Amino acid sequence: MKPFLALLDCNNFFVSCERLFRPDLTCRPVVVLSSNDGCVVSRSDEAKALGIPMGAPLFQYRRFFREHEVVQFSGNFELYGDISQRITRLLSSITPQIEVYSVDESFLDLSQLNISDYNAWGRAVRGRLLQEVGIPVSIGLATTKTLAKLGTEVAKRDPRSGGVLDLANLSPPERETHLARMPVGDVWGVGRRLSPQLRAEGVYTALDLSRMRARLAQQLFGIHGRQMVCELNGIRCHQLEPFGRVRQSVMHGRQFGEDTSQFAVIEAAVANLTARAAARLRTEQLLARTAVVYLDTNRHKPGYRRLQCTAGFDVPTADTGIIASRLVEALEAAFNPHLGYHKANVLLCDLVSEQALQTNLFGRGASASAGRDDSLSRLRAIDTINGRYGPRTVHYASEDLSAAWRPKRQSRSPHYTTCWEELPVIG
DNA sequence: TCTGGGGTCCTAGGACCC
DNA sequence: TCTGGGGTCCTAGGACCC
Repeated sequence: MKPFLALLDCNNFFVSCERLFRPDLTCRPVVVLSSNDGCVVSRSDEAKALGIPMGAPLFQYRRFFREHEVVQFSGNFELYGDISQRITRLLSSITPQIEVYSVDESFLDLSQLNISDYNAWGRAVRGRLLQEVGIPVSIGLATTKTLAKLGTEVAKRDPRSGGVLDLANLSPPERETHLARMPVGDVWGVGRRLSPQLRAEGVYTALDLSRMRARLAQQLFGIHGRQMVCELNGIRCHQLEPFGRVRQSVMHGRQFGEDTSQFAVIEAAVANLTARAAARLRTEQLLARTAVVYLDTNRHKPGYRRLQCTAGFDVPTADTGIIASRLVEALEAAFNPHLGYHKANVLLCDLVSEQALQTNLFGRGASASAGRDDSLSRLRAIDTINGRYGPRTVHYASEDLSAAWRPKRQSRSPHYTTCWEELPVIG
């Protein structure tokens, strides 16, 4: 049978990006930390072999890292995003039928390509990515997304695969062997809650799950359960989405460098988070009808609280000033100065495209729409300046009320590819 | 002292209507 | 006055993904 699609997954992506500019770190244990240097989000094979789990909190592992000479990096997400785009460009030259699923994974539709040997094709793509971008990948080929994910996992774990596995080209017993070796918790769509529930039903492996009756799976685990069983049996439930999904929301959030009860600090954080989220809306030519700000205390401490304020806009907007002032105003009314706040999130949702907003009960009048255009062109000018001269070249004064909320990034690598001042120097 | 950030989708429950 | 069923919409919370 022909595989309809391929999943291409970068190995230890963030670590691989750091190693691009630090070849001396090959074969050494390396980890990349989340923002605020909180916990481990990417591990080299050597770090995995030391038993460092995903999500390991830095404060618990500091000594361990020192003792085992683990090299740590603060997340340099600008760098990873840039490398990700290079990979997407290369893949798009192979086929335009590509779904960028995440920063380090893409699905490719193979049905329009003329391929005689799928394994050889996979190895060639893998070789090109290694040669032209420098990132090692694993490739799974199959008839459904869930099986392609499974193939990628096997390809990653089994060195004999050469980083490529075509499940569609295997005999049924061979395929079942791979499914039988995959713990059910590793199946795409089975998380930490579903996994014990499945085991309680006697379902321990991907093979067990594939043999479950679809109706029973739906009764027990909802529509997702049914889809997983079908996909494991080669019945496609999740189509490839080459144009990406229509965005539903934009969220921007940060843990503070230290907990705070001061409103000015929080106001600065909200202004900054709103500026980033609204700028993202503008680059995608979207406007928001609703904005929400969440203010959380530390959820790892007793008495965890969440404050939530919503602002609605009769005229959808991507104007940082309008959104931020409404959110700050709402927050001020609900603010409790006796709590220590740990984190803020700004969510922009109920999105509409700029073009779709041709007529509106409130925006139709000449003055109102002229006002909107003015505001948009002013903000676009700011975006252009910041794009050319660096982020925050022009920004709102309220963002500067305090810098106390800014996260820590003590071990960040340079912005090698996105900032002139930080280009790597050879010599 | 210190445990990420950014998303999507589904479901349950309440309000409301016919 | 009391009764039931069904539908929709909204929201909050949970589960999953990377």
